[in-house]
Amino acid sequence: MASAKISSDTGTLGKAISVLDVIASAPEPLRFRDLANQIDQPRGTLHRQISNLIEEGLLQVNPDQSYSLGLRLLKFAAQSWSQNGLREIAEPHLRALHELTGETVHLGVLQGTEVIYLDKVESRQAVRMHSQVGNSSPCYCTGVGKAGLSVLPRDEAEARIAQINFHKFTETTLPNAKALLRELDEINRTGNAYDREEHEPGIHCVAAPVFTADRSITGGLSVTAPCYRISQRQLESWADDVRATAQAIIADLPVKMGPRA
Amino acid sequence: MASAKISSDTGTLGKAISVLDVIASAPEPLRFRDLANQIDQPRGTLHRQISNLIEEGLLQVNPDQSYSLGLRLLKFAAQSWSQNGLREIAEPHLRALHELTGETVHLGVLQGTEVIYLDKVESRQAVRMHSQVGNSSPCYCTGVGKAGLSVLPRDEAEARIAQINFHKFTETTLPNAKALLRELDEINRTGNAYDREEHEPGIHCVAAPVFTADRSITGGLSVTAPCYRISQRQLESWADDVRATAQAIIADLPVKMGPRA
DNA sequence: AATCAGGTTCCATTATGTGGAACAAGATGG
DNA sequence: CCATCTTGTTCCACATAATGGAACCTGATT
Repeated sequence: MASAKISSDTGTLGKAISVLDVIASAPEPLRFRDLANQIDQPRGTLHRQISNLIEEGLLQVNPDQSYSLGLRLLKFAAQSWSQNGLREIAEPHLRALHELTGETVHLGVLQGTEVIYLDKVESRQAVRMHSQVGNSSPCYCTGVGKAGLSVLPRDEAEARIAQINFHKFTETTLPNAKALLRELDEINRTGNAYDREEHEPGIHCVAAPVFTADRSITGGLSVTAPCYRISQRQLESWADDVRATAQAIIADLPVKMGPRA
Repeated sequence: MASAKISSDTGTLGKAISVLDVIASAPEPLRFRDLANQIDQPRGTLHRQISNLIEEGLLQVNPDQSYSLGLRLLKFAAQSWSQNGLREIAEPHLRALHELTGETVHLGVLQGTEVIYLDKVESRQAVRMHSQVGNSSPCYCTGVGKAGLSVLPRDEAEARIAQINFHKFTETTLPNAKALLRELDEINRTGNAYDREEHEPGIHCVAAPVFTADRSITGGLSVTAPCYRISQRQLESWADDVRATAQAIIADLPVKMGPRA
């Protein structure tokens, strides 16, 4: 992965954001030099971009001259989250589903080819809840992702799938567009999507699509569990409940659904 | 509040972000027209800025043509949060302080003239934890804010205070820079900051500063409680514990502290 | 002391964003 | 039912703002 894709037609803004993106996806703090390597821009230019981002509070310099995302992003995100109507409406339903199954329940939406998790309900209080909210995963190897894809118009789904770079996380990860499309058909028939250890070994889930009437928001919810505790059969037994919960959420959405309630 | 302050010297980026800011701080969804009113820009220009923001996933259009913050911000924020070293280091200490007092414990840092909350530990599990993280409050009427200000170099503190627009939230809200500076002196002497119902009636707190050696990060932690349950005297009895916790966190910070551990 | 890599500043050039005006599409109302 | 207003979108000549090369710091390293 040499250099970050620079969104071609959003000009200056796109370049700035792609700097953020590089920093966000780096596993460890990046210094100026590291950035310069990953982003194909002259040193001077990059330096100014960074300065601007810092001035705006979107980026922070650490004493050791490495960079991290700025706290202003946290502030924005808190607002984005609390204003999100889907999350708000879904919450009681997620709780109910968790009560029923005793396993972790996720709510996520498609953003391009990624799933972004909006909420999570799990038993073990020890695990910090917010740790997961806002995280993202590829759409082709998660239940929520495949559920979200399945309710897109076929051409839209294909367009997105064309952008996917299929990485084989596990033995069972779907290897290509063809396999994925086949599964989307299956999901459309049954109304349920499964992740059979396709993203992480030992973890599987059953999901169902959640979407607005106009498909401007598509995603899904899932019940996730470790294989050692919950069998495939047991998982399948929740399929109807998951679907019912998804339907209940959809029914609660205002006709003209917006991210704010 | 007619129009949003546009950061003058970050050019295009600044303008784009100020659009986000307007949307973020609006209590209800804004339509194109509302934005055009609040942002002093020609319609055409604004329209393109919005389009770019949408394309970058920083903004979303709702079916009813109102706008909300995009989910990509959530993703960025999740990373920003999980990479934040201060939060990570502070967490066990916050828990311990919560165990001791039984009341809500906050950790926040100064960002300009605002406090941004990084973490929160509270008893009532019913309240969603992440609801508060990332929220912000003015620095002049919160314990954490005043604590953070108190450890800034005097001239820096004064510079920031000069930017404050003192709004009288309650009877006891500090009315002006002079009063605030006087209190900062007091905090420097005692090592503890108080919010005596200065932000919300019926809520008070005791706080202590947390900061890096070079003061590049300053903030504080606080124990917050409703007045009806916890007396001023009781609050004061925790002052030493709060200070000790703050010291413990500072001691745990790497010498070259960066937001990442 | 000399060299080098990392980081920052400057400024002429040019690409990019700007904003006025024209256009489209609903509302409103006379 | 047509006229008019209000809201939202597109276009393009122009000016501003981003660009990137080069010069310049600074502190390691030899």
